[in-house]
Amino acid sequence: MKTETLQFKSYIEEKGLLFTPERQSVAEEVFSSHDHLDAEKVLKSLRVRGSKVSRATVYRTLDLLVESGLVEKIDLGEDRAAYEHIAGHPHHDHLVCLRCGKVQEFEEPLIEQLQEWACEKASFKATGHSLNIYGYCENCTAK
Amino acid sequence: MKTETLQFKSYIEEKGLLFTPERQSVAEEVFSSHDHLDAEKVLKSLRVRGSKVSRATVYRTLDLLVESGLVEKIDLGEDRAAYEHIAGHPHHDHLVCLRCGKVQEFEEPLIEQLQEWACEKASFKATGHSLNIYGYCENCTAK
DNA sequence: CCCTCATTGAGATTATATCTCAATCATAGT
DNA sequence: ACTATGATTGAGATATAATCTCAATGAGGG
Ligand SMILES: [Mn+2]
Ligand SMILES: [Mn+2]
Ligand SMILES: [Zn+2]
Ligand SMILES: [Zn+2]
Repeated sequence: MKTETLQFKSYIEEKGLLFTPERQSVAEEVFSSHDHLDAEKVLKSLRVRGSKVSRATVYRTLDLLVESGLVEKIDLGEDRAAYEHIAGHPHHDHLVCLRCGKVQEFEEPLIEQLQEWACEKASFKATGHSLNIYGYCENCTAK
Repeated sequence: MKTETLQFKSYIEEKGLLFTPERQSVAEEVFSSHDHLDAEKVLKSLRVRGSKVSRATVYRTLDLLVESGLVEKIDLGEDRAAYEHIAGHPHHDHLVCLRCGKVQEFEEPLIEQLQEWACEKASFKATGHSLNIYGYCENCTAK
């Protein structure tokens, strides 16, 4: 079993919950790629794989994964929420192409630093943030 | 008539559309405060004021206001979209309190600058962005 | 006055996400 | 092994924002 799946198993069991086959399936699906997944995509992939987890359980397990700190829920300004797992993936923000939908990632540590400043100035205690830049990717600009 | 309403009137008419009483009402409502309004709030305020604009028209007019460049649609990570008018309101980003819902505004020109850099590096042509910091406001941290 | 097309409103519809609840399952205690 | 307890699941109902449909109305040009 993958490291991350095992970590999730630990989290679940430490909480006194059960590490069920359904939860394992969803976790494995989420940990299987670095794509930005949404609940429906996860459900569909599981179905294709022959797993018969229900929609409700997918949503519930995604919540647990986020709670565990192994997965992040991100809002890309699209109609549905996206999820990405964190291991081997330092914090980053997103460039969202309004034409083809491509999502690129970028890191800008100084921006993070300045955000902390802004919070201090406002006596605001931050727990997270969302920075999306919308526009057109290189490919789409060419046209 | 307020300057901004007149600008909207011009935009509408230049597009060959009609500046109807309904559109005027919605515009006046949006321009009447610097709050972050959502469609339902606008609708409710109009109803209180005795105006009988339909929900569909509120949504449609908000779209037109955004198109005109006089109003910005913002996603604060809440369940509904917010709108704020731009005149006399330099660009800013938002601190969203997860407890009381308060939304504070902040400006950090250097962040804007760094965003442009990030886009250049990625050959990405930006048209807009959304930066929300989530956490707890001064008031709510105290508790 | 007529024609055309924009506009509107009521309600239907879509789509994401959450909720409900009965059936099932795991586990600990006896 | 039996039972009681509580966790888990799935199917479908529900909530909610936003969009869509379409018939009726209205404005403006010729
Ligand atoms: Mn990402
Ligand atoms: Mn604002
Ligand atoms: Zn693109
Ligand atoms: Zn607060």
